[in-house]
Amino acid sequence: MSSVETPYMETISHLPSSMDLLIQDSPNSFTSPRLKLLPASIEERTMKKEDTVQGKKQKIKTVFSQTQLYVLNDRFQRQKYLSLQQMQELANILKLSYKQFKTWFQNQRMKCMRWQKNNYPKNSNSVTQNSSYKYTKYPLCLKNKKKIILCKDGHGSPWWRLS
DNA sequence: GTACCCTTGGGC
DNA sequence: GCCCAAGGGTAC
Repeated sequence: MSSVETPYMETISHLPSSMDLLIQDSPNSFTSPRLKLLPASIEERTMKKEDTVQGKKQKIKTVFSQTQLYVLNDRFQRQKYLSLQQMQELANILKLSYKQFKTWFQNQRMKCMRWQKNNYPKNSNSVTQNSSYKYTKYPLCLKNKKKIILCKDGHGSPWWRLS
């Protein structure tokens, strides 16, 4: 596999109408919806191994379905950070646990940051941060940890403050 | 609590 | 061997 691969392998030209309802909000500066397609045989498969192996706790590796990945990817393209409520709602819709949903977004952010670092090694600041303002509703990937504080305005809408 | 970051280990 | 979900540490 190439080291300069994009975070997403293949492009979907349009969205199924059933998905539109899930991803209609939060316009963003990122590109069109994309999806890493899985083989059909993997559809709707979630592997679980609860047992321990020789006293060691065995990890459970979830394999997300095509549908789940489609919605997750599309949502991530539009919005890198979701509020607690948004995560819980989408997790419910996708039949995922909140923890799985949150972990996927975290891993995706890391993937995005690594990709940006590889592709914009010199000008990463210009991509990840705009020093002219400190508040943004849709923060892009940031270089430094602990930069984002989730807040709410008077109407209960989530937004993010950069520390 | 969630964030970032690195590591671990399973699936392909 | 690569990808990536999940575990775990640390910071706030």
